[in-house]
Amino acid sequence: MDFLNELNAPQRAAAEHLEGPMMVIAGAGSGKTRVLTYRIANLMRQGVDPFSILALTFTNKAAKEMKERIGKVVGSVEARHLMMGTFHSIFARILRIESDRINYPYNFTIYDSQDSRALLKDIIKGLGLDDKVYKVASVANRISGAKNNLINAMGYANHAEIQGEDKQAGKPRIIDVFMAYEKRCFNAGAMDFDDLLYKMNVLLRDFPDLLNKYQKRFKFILVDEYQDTNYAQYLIIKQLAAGHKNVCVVGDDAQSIYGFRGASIQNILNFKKDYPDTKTYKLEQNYRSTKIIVNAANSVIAVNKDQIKKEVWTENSEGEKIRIHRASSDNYEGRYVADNIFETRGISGSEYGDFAILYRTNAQSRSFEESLRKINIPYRIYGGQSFYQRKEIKDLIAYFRLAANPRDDEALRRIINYPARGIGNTTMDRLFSAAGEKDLGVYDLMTLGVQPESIKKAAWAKIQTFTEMMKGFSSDIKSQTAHSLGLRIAKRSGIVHQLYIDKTPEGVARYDNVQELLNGLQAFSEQPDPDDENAIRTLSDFLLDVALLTDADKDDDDGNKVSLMTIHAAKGLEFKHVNIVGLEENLFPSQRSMDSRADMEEERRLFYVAITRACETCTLSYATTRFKWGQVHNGEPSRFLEEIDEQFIIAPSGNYNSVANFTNDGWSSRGSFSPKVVKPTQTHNKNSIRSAGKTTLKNINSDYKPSIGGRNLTKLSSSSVSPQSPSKNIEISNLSEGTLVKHAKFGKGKVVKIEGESPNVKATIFFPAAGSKQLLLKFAKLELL
DNA sequence: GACCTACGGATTTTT
DNA sequence: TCCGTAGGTC
Repeated sequence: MDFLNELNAPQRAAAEHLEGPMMVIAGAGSGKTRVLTYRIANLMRQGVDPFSILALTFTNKAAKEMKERIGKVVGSVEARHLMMGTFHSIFARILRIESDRINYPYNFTIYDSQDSRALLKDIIKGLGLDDKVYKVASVANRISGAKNNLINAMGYANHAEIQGEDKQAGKPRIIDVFMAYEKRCFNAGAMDFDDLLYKMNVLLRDFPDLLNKYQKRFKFILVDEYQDTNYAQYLIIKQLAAGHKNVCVVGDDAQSIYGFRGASIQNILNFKKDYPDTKTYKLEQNYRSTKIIVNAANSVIAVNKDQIKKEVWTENSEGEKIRIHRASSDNYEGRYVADNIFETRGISGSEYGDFAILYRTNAQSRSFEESLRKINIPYRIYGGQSFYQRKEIKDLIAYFRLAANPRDDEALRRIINYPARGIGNTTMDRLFSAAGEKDLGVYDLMTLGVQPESIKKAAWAKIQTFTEMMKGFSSDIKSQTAHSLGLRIAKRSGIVHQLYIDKTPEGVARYDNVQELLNGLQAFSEQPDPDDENAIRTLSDFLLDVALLTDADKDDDDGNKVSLMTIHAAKGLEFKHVNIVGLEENLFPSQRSMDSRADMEEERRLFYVAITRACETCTLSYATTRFKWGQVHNGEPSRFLEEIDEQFIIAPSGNYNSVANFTNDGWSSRGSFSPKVVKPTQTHNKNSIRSAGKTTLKNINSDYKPSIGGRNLTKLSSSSVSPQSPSKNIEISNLSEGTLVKHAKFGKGKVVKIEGESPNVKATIFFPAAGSKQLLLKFAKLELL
């Protein structure tokens, strides 16, 4: 059977496109991944060598899934040769191969944002700048923004406009920080995320033979999520495609949500200028969501001025209206959402894995975690502190990094005294400045064996012991597999022991995490190398991947759990039931977006992305009071709620304000927002617990049982359906189409359809107050009227 | 150098 | 609230 038959006409036209530039403007849920997948499969079927196809995706996981799908169509052996991954991971690979051109070591280190911030902090301090003026985050953004526009430190210094801006902002010395940062990274043999794109551009710009080499190699280039590419990424594509112009970009301007990272819709809008003979394909039929969801999302995005006109539509069923819930606090919002998930699962027969809770900021996850835990709903949080960001994991990885790249000073700083070996801050400062004076890397100084005057004899002896240990690791980096050397490092360094003796719950968790990392290493070592099937997979191979992995890339373990994540992280995903939470002014839309129309429009696109993740139901909620920095703040419902066409919203009067007023506690949704502090709460910070001694901490943890007790279960089952407490069943024979019934929660309704066999008879019932529901009769709380 | 305590600042969003 | 850190004591 021809796989292309599975596509609709525009999808198929796009997938069958062979040579020349093309652009696919793909509405949400319109099957763009499918088109990309089948186009690649089709190219291969036409005889294109997979080795010459470059496909850039947004996450590694997306790449992996696409590869698997292509493998199913054309054979997995062939598919393996496709060059597919994120911009960062693909170009990190290439940079490694070509590292000598730019005087970087083969095993260069990749600094993640934590690493680069730590380095910046150190530099700011070293330059004697006021860290309240030169805040790490803002300096980091400034530098990152420059690099994404291909401006290095030198360019930054000579850029009149930039210099003017910095002076205006009272931070004229950012350039000094940038200079030092660039130098320190280079000396450490390290690149940050932005460097991976910047240096790739340098390779293509300064080395015509390399440009030629990669232009010849990548005869077909495909870019997913093109609306989220920045200038550095744009230029790489442009250079690589300059010869053959076989470039295919897929994107949706309505879903551009990474402006803060330098992404520009202009890349989409300008594509036709760069490639005048571009063929454009528009995918407008949505296969994912109900009519209500598609149309509600359309009504929201229509408010934006900047956009490419398109008409997203669907043949799917009408579906349920969007519910809006007002909660009196963030905690009640959590409860509501957890209850809602519990009930919807009971009613619709969906699984926990079909649900998602989407929020604007990671900090919002707390109340949902608590509520879900209380009623024993399994969940998984994506983002926030990812596995690879945890301290114990980063510590061990720092050992790996130093073993692979001895010039990596940041790694050295992290582990020289962890586990504690008596090399304190004073010694460390002296060591770093001695190295600086002699213009040596710190590790070079250590291996020289010449004791600097400033360092005491006892301290120097400890340093020597550490150095000898690291030498032992480094010398085996090429000859041993990632797993065997990794295991040895974990043991010899003392990390495993250190964590093993810590029997607090946190300590046990950390021990388990290290164990998991080692298991991951084993799995990694056993996979074949993508570039050379006979090579062993070393620690430095592992490191190349690890800095670029995100939570989204982690394999789903046991699956069936409610997903909690930011809307950004939900990009590209879909769920049957979506809860979008925290719809309050200054939270979503974020406070920082209030000043400019462009930022506000990006927030609105973010809301659009959130709604369009939903297949069947979409539920919105907000809280009128919210804890922020230990204090209660009042909030006002988000403007986005008003922007949804009211015909798609459930509310007795067709307007969410009525919902708000329903609970009449004197609160009015139109009331003005007062940022005033309602109640200054007594601070009881973690330090006071910590300082009360370890026993306290221990007791708190051992006494805590995630039991059902925290939440009054009887109360729950009285208001919801649950298999444990079925309501008095009504006789099925009493029901027929048109029967009037009353539901405990949804109120009066009328039976529309009855289907299925006993005991699994399902009834579709229309409730004027809650929309149409499918209920499993054995669980439903129904009364005959 | 290790451990303790008190204080102030932080929340966008991510490769 | 939570986290990192400056500054103190042993």
